[in-house]
Amino acid sequence: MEQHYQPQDLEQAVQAHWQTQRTFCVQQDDQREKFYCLAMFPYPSGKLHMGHVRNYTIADVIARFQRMQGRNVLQPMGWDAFGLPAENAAIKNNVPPARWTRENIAYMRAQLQRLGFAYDWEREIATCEPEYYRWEQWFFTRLFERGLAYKKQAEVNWCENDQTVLANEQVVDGKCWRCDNPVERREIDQWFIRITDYAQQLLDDLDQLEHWPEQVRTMQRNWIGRSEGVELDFGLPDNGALRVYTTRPDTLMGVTYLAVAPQHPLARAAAEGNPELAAFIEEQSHIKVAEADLATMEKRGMATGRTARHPITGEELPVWVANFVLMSYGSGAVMSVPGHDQRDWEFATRYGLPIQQVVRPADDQPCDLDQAAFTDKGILVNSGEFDGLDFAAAFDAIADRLEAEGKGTRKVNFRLRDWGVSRQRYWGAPIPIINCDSCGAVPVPAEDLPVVLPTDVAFEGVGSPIKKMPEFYRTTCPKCGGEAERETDTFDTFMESSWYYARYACPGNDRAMLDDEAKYWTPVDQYVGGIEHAILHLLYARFFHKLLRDEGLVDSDEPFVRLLTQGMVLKDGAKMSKSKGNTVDPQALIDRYGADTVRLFSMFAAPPEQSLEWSDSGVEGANRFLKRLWKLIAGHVAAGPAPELALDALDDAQRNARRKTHETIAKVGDDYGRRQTFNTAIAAVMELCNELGRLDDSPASRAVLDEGLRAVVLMLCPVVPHVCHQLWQALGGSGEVVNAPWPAVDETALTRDSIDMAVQVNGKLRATMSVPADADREAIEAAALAQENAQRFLEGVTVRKVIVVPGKLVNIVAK
RNA sequence: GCCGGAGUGGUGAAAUUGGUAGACACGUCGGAUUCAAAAUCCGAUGCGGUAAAACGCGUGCCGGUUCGAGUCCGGCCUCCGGUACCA
Repeated sequence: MEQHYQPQDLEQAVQAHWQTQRTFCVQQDDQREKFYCLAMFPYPSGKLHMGHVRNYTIADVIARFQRMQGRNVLQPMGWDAFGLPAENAAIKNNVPPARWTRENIAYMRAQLQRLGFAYDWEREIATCEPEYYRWEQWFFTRLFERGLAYKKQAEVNWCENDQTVLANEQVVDGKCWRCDNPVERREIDQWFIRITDYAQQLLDDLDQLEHWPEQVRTMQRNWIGRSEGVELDFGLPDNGALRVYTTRPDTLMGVTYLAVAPQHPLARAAAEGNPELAAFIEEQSHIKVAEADLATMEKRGMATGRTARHPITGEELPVWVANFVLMSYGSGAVMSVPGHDQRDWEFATRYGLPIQQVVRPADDQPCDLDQAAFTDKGILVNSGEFDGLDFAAAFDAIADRLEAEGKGTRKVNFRLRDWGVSRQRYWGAPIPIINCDSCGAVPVPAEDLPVVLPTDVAFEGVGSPIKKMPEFYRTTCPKCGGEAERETDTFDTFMESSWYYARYACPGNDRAMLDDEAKYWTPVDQYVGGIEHAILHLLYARFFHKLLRDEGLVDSDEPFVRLLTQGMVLKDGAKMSKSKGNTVDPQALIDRYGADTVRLFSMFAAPPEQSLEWSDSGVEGANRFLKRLWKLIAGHVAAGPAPELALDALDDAQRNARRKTHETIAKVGDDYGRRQTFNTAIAAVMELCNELGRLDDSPASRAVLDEGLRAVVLMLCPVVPHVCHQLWQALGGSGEVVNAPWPAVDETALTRDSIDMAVQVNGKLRATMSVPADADREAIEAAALAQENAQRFLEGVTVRKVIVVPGKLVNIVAK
């Protein structure tokens, strides 16, 4: 064995060995329990950043640990290869998106391989390959046929100067990021998938996800936003109706005006003879299509001059246009109750609209509607026949009345909106629809799939090249054979990332989207990815899994059994970014210290769910630990084979070291498996190494050390697999460490003769003492009271009670 | 704005079910080794206090529950993630 740790040659040799042995290639095996471990696949942006390294190391540690538990572990890797950055790069560097993406993939694949991740590379997927998106296209045509995909008008950010649609991130301060032109909202035809049909299931099934972080489930629950309320109509003079939804029908008698979105048909109609209103509406069209912008802008409105009739009182109420009412949510109109809704209160106060109290606090506390709205539920007042009712009774009475008169119905509503999947972009999977003048939207027949995205395109400036390519879009209608045009929009890239986890099970199948292998491997047992995906990606993937299930392609309800959401990697307290100039290139670290050091630091510096503060000296420390470990084992091996362990012949120091070994095995197994706190697992192994290093060189100590070092190598193997491969051989371990089972805890080694306990007086630590492990309560209490320093604090006071927490502490309560 | 998190020594963090706050590292200081340095090894290290102890204070801020609160509850502050076309 080499005297010094030399990671570069060692790591590359071990990686070559794994590759030739196909160590991580797996197949269905009904003899063993399967374990599917998956990290969110990367967008091939160019090269790996520290966030990737951390993400993939976490998943790799879990995968390798599960392998040591005897499971048949699948860990695949691939590329989320469609998306906006490829187009931006194409414009900037004049490189076709396909080539840029392909080159990035090649570079990043090599980097992942250099980090030694235990991937089955034979299952690699890139979503920009027709062999992949073909099945997505096919599945979309199935959804179309099942009535789950439909077309409707929806708003986008439009740049008139560039003649293109802008993503929200491309709109900066209301202007196009490229040309500074103010954006406009514009309505265009887009494809939607009916995720709202599955809203209740998506909500209910969150309860099944007991191994997901509670915060993610809460976020999804709030995002779906189920509410129970009433949908009701306010009559319009032309016999039409303004339909609104409210969760507070108990406040119906306090409605003093109505508000509609600037895009509402009523607002547009009113604007026709009203230039001032038309100007106001036009002004509101220059706000970007993002909830955060809408919700933080100044809330403004203007009267339309129209009125609507209250469904119960028949009173004529003014209809206003308000810029905070969303056309895309609900019916684009709301009833306003300024007495009991804070936003309505502010609006009414600003524009001098009447404020009417119809609810009073149930506990008779005063409330002053001149100061703020009273938004709690309470008792009805000024509501005629409904006076005196509480929230629940008023809800029912008013809902009953509206239903009886045909003016409203009880309704469950969701905040969740249908999933818009159309993108007016080039670098995505073409939407497999043909638009025919006589037949309408016709899905591309399965035998004509895939609709291949042309990659030999001139990508000059903004705008999708396929929209200017007749050879792409000119076609014939599959139904009537007449001239027709293809959709030139492409899919939202969340489509590809919503089912890739299942395709890894059967990546080469060219006859079906998914097969029995997918049923074997799904659901994913452990999913690892950034917290930033807590809502959108994870909700779409959950939805898609249910769609796949209902098509008979998978047989579970949920795609990801257990979820780990990792925190970000920071430097100097800020997210690493090129613009801040605080990036750390993992490649430079690998070149300098080797992959194991980088992996070890990433896992040691913080628990996976927290953000990780980058530290160059911390990396140095991780490297130092590996060098020390190498030296410790090299020294042990150089002293010749260790004698057999003779348990009866151990002295106290040897017994303590051996107890530490087995305590550590138990703790580290728990940290890896249940707690997933890899930092504390590593700290525990370091502690064990420190203790083992203090043993003398007697034969009995060498036997204890040998047992301890083997355990150390096995325990560290998931984190630093290359060096452990070599150290295992040096220690004479049987087989390869990658196939070794997790070490067993010897319960008899864990027993203790005595226990250290804390002695408190009135909750303050005053002494510590050692008591026999089998001491009873009375003996512990007596020993605590006898402590000299405890006595000092008991002078002149009376002991009221003594609390004994077995194995931990004694608290003497005295006054 | 709304939804979800986080805040502990000089730094990253630990404290798993309400039970000894600061494990394990980094850094710093002191020592050994060295012609010298690097590397390595040993020791000290929350703040105040003391010759050394004792002791006092201390987990973003204010309050509460409890024998006991970093942990639970109420109210704030700051930062971070998401907010439906960044992925």
